[in-house]
Amino acid sequence: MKGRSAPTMADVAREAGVALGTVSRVINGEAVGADFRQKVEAAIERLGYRYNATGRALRSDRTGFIALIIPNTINPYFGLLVHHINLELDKRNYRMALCFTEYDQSREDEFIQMVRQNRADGIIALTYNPNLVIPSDIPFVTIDRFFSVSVPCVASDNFSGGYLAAKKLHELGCRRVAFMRVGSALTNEPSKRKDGFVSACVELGLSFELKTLEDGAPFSEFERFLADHMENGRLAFDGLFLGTDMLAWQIIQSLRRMGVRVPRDVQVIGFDGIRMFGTQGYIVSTIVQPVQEIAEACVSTVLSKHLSTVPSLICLPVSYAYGGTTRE
Amino acid sequence: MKGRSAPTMADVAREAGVALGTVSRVINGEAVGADFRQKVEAAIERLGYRYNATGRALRSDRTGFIALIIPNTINPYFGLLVHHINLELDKRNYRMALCFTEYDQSREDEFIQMVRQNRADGIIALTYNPNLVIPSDIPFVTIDRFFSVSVPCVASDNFSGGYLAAKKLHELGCRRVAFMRVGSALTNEPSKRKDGFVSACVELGLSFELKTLEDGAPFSEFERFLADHMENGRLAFDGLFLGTDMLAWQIIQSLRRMGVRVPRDVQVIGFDGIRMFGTQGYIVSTIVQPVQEIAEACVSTVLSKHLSTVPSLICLPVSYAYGGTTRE
DNA sequence: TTGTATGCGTTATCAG
DNA sequence: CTGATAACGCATACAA
Repeated sequence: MKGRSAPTMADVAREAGVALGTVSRVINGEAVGADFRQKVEAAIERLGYRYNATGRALRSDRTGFIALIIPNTINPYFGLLVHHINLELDKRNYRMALCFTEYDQSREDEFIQMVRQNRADGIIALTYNPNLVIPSDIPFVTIDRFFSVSVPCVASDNFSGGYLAAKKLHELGCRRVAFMRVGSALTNEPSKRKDGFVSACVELGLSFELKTLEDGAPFSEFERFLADHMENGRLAFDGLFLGTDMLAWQIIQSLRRMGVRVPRDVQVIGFDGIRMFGTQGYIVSTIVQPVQEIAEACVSTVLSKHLSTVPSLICLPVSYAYGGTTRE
Repeated sequence: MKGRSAPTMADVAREAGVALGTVSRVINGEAVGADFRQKVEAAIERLGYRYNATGRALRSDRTGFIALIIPNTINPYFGLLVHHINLELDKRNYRMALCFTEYDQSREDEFIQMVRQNRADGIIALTYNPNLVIPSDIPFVTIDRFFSVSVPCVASDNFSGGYLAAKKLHELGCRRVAFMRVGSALTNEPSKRKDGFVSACVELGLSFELKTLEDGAPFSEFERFLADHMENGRLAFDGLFLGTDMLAWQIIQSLRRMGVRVPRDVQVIGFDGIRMFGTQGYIVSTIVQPVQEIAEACVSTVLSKHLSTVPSLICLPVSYAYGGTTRE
C-alpha cells in the first residue's frame, strides 16, 4: 500500500502472506482452503480492503451498471418508475446510471453511444423514438414500447386497462362516454388503451366517441372538442376516459372552468395511478399501473442470462382505483 | 480488432499507421502534428472508434461519474432535484449514479463505501443522517445539511424564506399566525425557516405560535393542535406557514374536514415550490426553492478543482408564488 | 488447491 | 512532436 491510496489486492496478498490469485478467489467466493481463506479475510479486515470496481470491470468486462433511459424524473409516473427500478437493481447489487432524454431523440441516440462506451451491463429504456437504433451487443429492454420480437418489452396490460375503464364507467351508470389521448398514431403499447376501451364499449352497447391529439397540437383542441359537445349548458358525455392521469387532471380543470361538475355531471377516469406526493391519495380515479412489478420485470429481464429465452412482451395486470372523480 | 468486439486504440493506431500514444493524444486534444491528427481522425471515423471509459478510468483514476445520494425520487421535490442535477452533470459531460437511501442510515453508510469502491469523482448527498461519516478522499457536497466548514453545503435561503412567508401573511391581512413543521431539533438548514418566520413576526408585531412534531410522531398531533385552537367553530389562526408543501397540503385536507375554508378563513403558505405534475400550477401558495440554481451550485462545487477555496455554505434566494391557498 | 504470469484499454513517462 | 513501454487493479488460464 503505497502512500494514502486505497489498498489493493497485492497489499492484501502481502499482508496475508499468500498469492494475489488467492485473494481474488476469496473475494469472488471460489474454492480456497479454509486456513488460506481465513488469513485472507483477516488481512482484508485489517486493511479495510474493498475491491476496485474499475479494475474488475476492465478485466471482466462487467461494470455492474445498468443504464436507465427515461424522459425525466419530473413527471411523477417516471419518478415512481425510476425509484422502483433502482430498488430492484439495488437488491441484485447493481448500480443505476440515469439518462434523461427530455423527449429529445438526438439525446437518446447519443446516450446509447455513451452507455456502450461506458460498458454498462444493460439498458432499460422508456423512449418515444420510433427509429431508435437498438444495440445488439448489450441487453436491451424497453418499457411500453414494442420494437421487435428480439427486443423484450415490459408493459402493463393496456388493453385490459382500457377495457376496465369502460366497464367501470358503465357500471357507474354512464350512458355516453369518450376517450381522449395525446400521442402519435404509432402502434405503441399505450394506444392499446383505446382498443380495450372501444372493445368494451361495443360489447356493452355503450355509446362512445374518440379524440386523439397529434403530438404537437395545442391543448385547446381538447377544450374545443368538449365545447362542441355542450348541449344547452350540459356536457353530452357523462363519462370520460383519459390516456393519462395528467391529462385527466388537466381536462378536469377545463371542465370546472366550463361549469361542468366532476363527478356529478361527468365521471372521469385516468391512467397511471399517480398519487399526491407519491404517497397520499390518488389524484383522480384511475387505472393503476403495477409499477413495482414493471420494475421487477425490467430488471430481471435485462439481467437475464439467456435473453433469447425471454418473452418479447411481458404484460402486467392493472387495477382500478377510486380517486374522487367517479361516484364511489 | 479481433472478433466483433469494439475497436481499441491499438486498432486505430494500426489503421492510421501511427503509434498508440499518438492516438491517445488526439483523443485527449493534446498537441499533435496536423497530418498525424488527420490520419488518426480518419481512422477513428472509419472504425467508429470511441474510447473505452473503463480503461480510461482505471488508468487515470477519473470515472466521470458523480454519485447522488438522496432519499427517493417519489417525493416530487426530490424528483425535481434529481432532474436538474442530472442535467447540470450532463452539460459538463458527467454521468450520474443514483443512490436511494429511503431514509435508512445504514444504507447511506453503505452507499458511501460502494461509491468509493466504484471510484466516483464526487458525491452529492441529501441526507438526514447526523453522524454520517464523510469521506475525505472524495469531493463531497451536501444539500440542506451543514456538517462542518470542510464539507460544502448548498441550500436555499431558508431564513429569508421563513421571513418572507410571515411578511406575506402579514401583508395579506393576517393577524394571528402559526408555523408547523415536522423534523428533529437538529440545527440543519430547514430549521432556519422557523427562525426567519419568528424574526419577521416579532419585527412586524404579528402574533404567532409554533408547533414542531418529532420525527416519529403521528400526524394526528397536528390535527389536535388545530382542534385545540378552534374557538366556537372558528380557527384561532388566520394564517399558517408549513415547513413543506406536502405538509401544507395535508394540513389543508384536515382543515377542510374541520370545516375551515382555505384561503377564506385561513391562508396557507408552504415551502418548496411543488407544481402539479412538475409543470402545472403550484399545489399551494409557497416559498419556491431555486432548484435549478441549487443543482448548478451542487455540480459546480463538487467538480471544483480547488475544494479548499469553495465556500462552506452556499445560500440561494427563494421567492413567493401564489398557489390558490392565499388571497391574491 | 495455490502460485505465477498475462492482458483488459488507457494514460503517462521517457527516449529519440 | 512521436514512438515505445510501463503501469493502473483485477481475473483467469496455466503451471506447480
